[in-house]
Amino acid sequence: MQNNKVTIHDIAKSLNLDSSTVSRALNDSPRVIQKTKDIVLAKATEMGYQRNHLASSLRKNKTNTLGVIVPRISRHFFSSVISGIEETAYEAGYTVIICQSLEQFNREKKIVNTLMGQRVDGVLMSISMETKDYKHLEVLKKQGIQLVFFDRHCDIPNYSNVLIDDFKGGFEATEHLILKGCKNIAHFSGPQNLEIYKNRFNGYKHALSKHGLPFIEEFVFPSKLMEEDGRKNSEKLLALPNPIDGLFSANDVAAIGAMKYLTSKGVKIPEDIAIVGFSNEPISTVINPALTTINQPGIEMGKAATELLLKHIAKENGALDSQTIIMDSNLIERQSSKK
Amino acid sequence: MQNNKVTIHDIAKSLNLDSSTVSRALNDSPRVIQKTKDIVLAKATEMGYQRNHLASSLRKNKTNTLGVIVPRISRHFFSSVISGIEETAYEAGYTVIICQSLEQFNREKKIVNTLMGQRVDGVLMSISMETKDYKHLEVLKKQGIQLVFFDRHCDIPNYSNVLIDDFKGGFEATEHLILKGCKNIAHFSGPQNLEIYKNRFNGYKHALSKHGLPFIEEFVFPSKLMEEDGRKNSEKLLALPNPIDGLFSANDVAAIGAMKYLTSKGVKIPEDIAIVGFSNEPISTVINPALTTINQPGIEMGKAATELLLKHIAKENGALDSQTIIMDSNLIERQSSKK
DNA sequence: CTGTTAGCGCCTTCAT
DNA sequence: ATGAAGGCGCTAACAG
Repeated sequence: MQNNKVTIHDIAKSLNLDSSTVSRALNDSPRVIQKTKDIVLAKATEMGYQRNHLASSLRKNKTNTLGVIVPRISRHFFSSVISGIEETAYEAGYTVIICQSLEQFNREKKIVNTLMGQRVDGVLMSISMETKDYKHLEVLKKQGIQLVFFDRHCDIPNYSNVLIDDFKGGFEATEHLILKGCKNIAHFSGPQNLEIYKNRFNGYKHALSKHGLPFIEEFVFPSKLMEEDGRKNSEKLLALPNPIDGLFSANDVAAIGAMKYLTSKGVKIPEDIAIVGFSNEPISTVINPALTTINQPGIEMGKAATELLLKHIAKENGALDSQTIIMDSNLIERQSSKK
Repeated sequence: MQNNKVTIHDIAKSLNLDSSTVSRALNDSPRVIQKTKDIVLAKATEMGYQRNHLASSLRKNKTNTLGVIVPRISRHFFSSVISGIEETAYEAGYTVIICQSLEQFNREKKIVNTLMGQRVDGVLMSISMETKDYKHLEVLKKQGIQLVFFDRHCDIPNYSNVLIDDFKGGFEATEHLILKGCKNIAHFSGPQNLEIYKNRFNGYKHALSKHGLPFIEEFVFPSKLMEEDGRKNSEKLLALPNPIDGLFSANDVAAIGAMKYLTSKGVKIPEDIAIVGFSNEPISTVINPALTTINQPGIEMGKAATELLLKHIAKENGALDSQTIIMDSNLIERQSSKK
């Protein structure tokens, strides 16, 4: 293996130029005549030159690299967001490093350190469920690395957030069920230390009260984003004295577990129990059109968050104020209930 | 924003040491006494030092970074593979840069260039469907960057591959249907320029012949990994003179389209038509237990491919022979057909 | 055991 | 319009 490392010096030598001229030519600087640029470019291609980003970044103190931290890449919502991030970043000449926290605080801390070591220019993150301490994030800011949160709200001051309107989503999900004629609507909630699940829950309560339905504590089942929760909760749900006719699940995984269990018990969806779930996995809805979903615009969120981050990076010294962008979710009903 | 860039020189100065000693201490070199190491480490932490990987990589001519190229990150199979890659890479002290080709040859070329610019130590890739020309990959080798293919076979000589035994999978899928009593088994095939789909198709044919069933050309429907294909093919399938009672789909997306269409036409699955599909999306099988799947071990594949790549990197000059690792898929039946 | 020196490849003043 | 020189932060010879 012959390490074919062509440098600007090699090009310079073979053209009887100085490396600085070559550098300028390759960077399309106005301080080099067009003819020279052409010659340099041709030679560079001929020799198979590849700019060494390490050296360039080191010198410029700018890597044109963004770090992305998500809980799990395999969750469809997050991979959609990443697609959006990548696209916007790519267009702006940035490379993206993707990391998974696996919802573990310790991994998150380590990742932040790694990204700092890599000297990323900015970080986009969806904070892990375990994270309650934010010291590791303050270090980032100290190092001058911009940080934007997406999907999961983080209320440390002076950071930008790009979020989905979960209250509205929860409200619309519940109202949809009410308008379909449901009277006893259960709720599978998510971890209440996360804003998004709190907000969905509040949307649920608000819809009930707006339509004059009572809020019944027993209709609320906590869930930890596991299918198992969906099954167990459904079991309890069927055992309730009042028969449930509607269900709003704040997370799709529990909704899937619920559908599986309920169907196996002969419950017809949506005839007997109509279900609306926040959805990250479009596949689930493709396969089972009976599940109405609150759809989350992952790609758009990724783009919005990246644009915002890039603005922060550009104004690094101009101190761009932190801001919060709220994106709309939308309810998708594929198969209408007969109610 | 105060750029808190602490360097080894800063540490050295504040301790009246030389930067090289600090460097050695931070790298836990045996050439520094333990006491000095302790002092340096303490000071580094105190000052909030973060090693600059750019400088280190530039100097060592090694980035400890791997590039990964997949067609789409949102396909569950690929995100599983990536999880496996990340885990193994992480343990070995490597960072991973993930890129999506979106099945586009031009994007793939660009990505390869970007990764070369980033001076990754190695690349793991699943080649795009469009790619038929491999010049961009030969450049990698010329630069001394190791390359390992996974999932999608690439038959340029001297590269390692980590693959799934698609012939076996296709065979087992078809044999499963035969043993269930199916006599007229259709096949939704994938793009035949990709080895994996050719092999699945061959497995299908081999199972038929082994069990004395005729191979019927009309039972084979080409598909391009789109749901739409699954629907259209199903329509044609129902119009066949011989009634089909089994279907082996080489890709899950078409299988999903098929299930959707067939169910909407009142066809019972698996009673009327039993279906087995190669599956990348576990969710689909969770929701619809009627679909028997050939499951692909994504995480394991990612780990295996990464281990192999790291071996190649370690022996860069020792010239490790290229090799092919074949991983087993496994058939998962969740709901038994009544046949 | 620690210090000195040099240079990885690039960019950027400053000079010509 | 180009050249010369220095340095980004780190490591690896080679001293001592």
